[in-house]
Amino acid sequence: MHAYEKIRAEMLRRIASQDWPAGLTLPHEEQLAEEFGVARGTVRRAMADLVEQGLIERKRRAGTKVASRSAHSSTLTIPIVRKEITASGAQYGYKLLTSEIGGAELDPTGHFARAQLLKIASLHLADGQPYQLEERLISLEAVPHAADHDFSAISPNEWLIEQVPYSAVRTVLRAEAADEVQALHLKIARHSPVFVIDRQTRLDTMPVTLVKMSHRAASFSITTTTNSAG
Amino acid sequence: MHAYEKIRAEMLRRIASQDWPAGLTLPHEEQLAEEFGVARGTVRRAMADLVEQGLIERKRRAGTKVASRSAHSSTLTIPIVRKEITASGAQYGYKLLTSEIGGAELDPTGHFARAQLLKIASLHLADGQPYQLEERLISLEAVPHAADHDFSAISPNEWLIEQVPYSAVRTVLRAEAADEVQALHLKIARHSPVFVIDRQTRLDTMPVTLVKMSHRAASFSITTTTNSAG
DNA sequence: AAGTGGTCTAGACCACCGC
DNA sequence: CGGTGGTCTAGACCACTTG
Repeated sequence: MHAYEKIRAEMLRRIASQDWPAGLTLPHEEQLAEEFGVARGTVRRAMADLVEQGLIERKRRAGTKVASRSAHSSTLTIPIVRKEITASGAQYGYKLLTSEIGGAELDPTGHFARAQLLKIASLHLADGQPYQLEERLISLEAVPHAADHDFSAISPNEWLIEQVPYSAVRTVLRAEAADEVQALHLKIARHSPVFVIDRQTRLDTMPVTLVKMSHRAASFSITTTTNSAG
Repeated sequence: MHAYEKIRAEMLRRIASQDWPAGLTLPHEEQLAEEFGVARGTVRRAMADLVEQGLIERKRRAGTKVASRSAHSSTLTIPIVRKEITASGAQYGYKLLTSEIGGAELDPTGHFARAQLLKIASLHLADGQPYQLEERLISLEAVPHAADHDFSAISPNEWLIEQVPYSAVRTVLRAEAADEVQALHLKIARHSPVFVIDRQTRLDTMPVTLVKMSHRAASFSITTTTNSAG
């Protein structure tokens, strides 16, 4: 175990035991470095992890304070749908539903500013059963060669993730009552619960793609785990 | 803009432009340090961010490779429900529904091993309207003084988060059709979609609490953002 | 204005692991 | 075994921000 890990563990212990209660201002880096018998950089390395976990807050001049916990923060990982399905042991299937090219009228959200758009609907299947309905808009400004690509064999999900780097993603999760399109393709009754992931991807300031992924409710869950520092 | 930020941006550019395609082994730290005219530590600082974003993968002896992107990874933050409501400008309200003490029979999941349990149901309101139904089990082994606490004024959500440090959290998100309890308290029709967050919290290996938070579908969303390096 | 955290350096040594 | 990334040091200087 490295020095910074020991220091991090000890600081974690003090916070957990309320030895360092929420709101307390900690000793300076130099004081802690002296206490633990290490260089200042090693203390900084330990504290960096605690900052990332949201356990402490640091500000120049004001010092380092134990954060009052006001939220759980976790890492949420959404894998490529094909890998998600095969990882569960099921057979992966894919079907292109519709594909059309048009202008801003395809984009009800106004996320894209008057760009040429490619609109694709497709279905991902697990063991032949509908698993995820993918409704996607792709900016042909950001990804010009998408117009020439044949999405009947490879899903846009997979193709885009390999082709286009993104710099910022906005993800919204919600529960919805199935509309007609969702009910039809997911083979569920109208108004059944569906789990929806909306994602907007940008490259710098340019919108790249906007996707709505609908899952049959019972079949979908996301698991997150905080990275424990202990 | 600091040196490490410039370097990170330049490396990001090379990856984005496929100048450094996925799978490529990058030059060593020392070579990059020389190229950019900085110390090795500064290059490391830049690369740390890229590792965290999942854009590169590093292994001793094997070197640094551009990662082939296979998943989106985001930070998911679930705030205290009261803060979530007041942040939206609505008036926060809270109501204790039921509270009882019992044994393992209260725990259908088997998460708690034969501990004394406190079972609490409560409701969080936004502008007087039901917002979240909170159904919670608390281990009295982990939090003995919870039995003596009056939860009619302060929600267990808020009280626990201040009282008990946790070390690991498991979160599952899903869409459900409302059952009778959910329909009654959230004032929605049975089988309407509800957005459910299940959370299990442990302190080291000891289970602390298990909570099911149900939201009216239309009213709930979680937003995640990747920390952009650009 | 001063004290805090943040960046950066130049160097040493360590530890993992693929060749 | 050797080369890579990982840790650590002792120091300098910078920049933010609050008292």
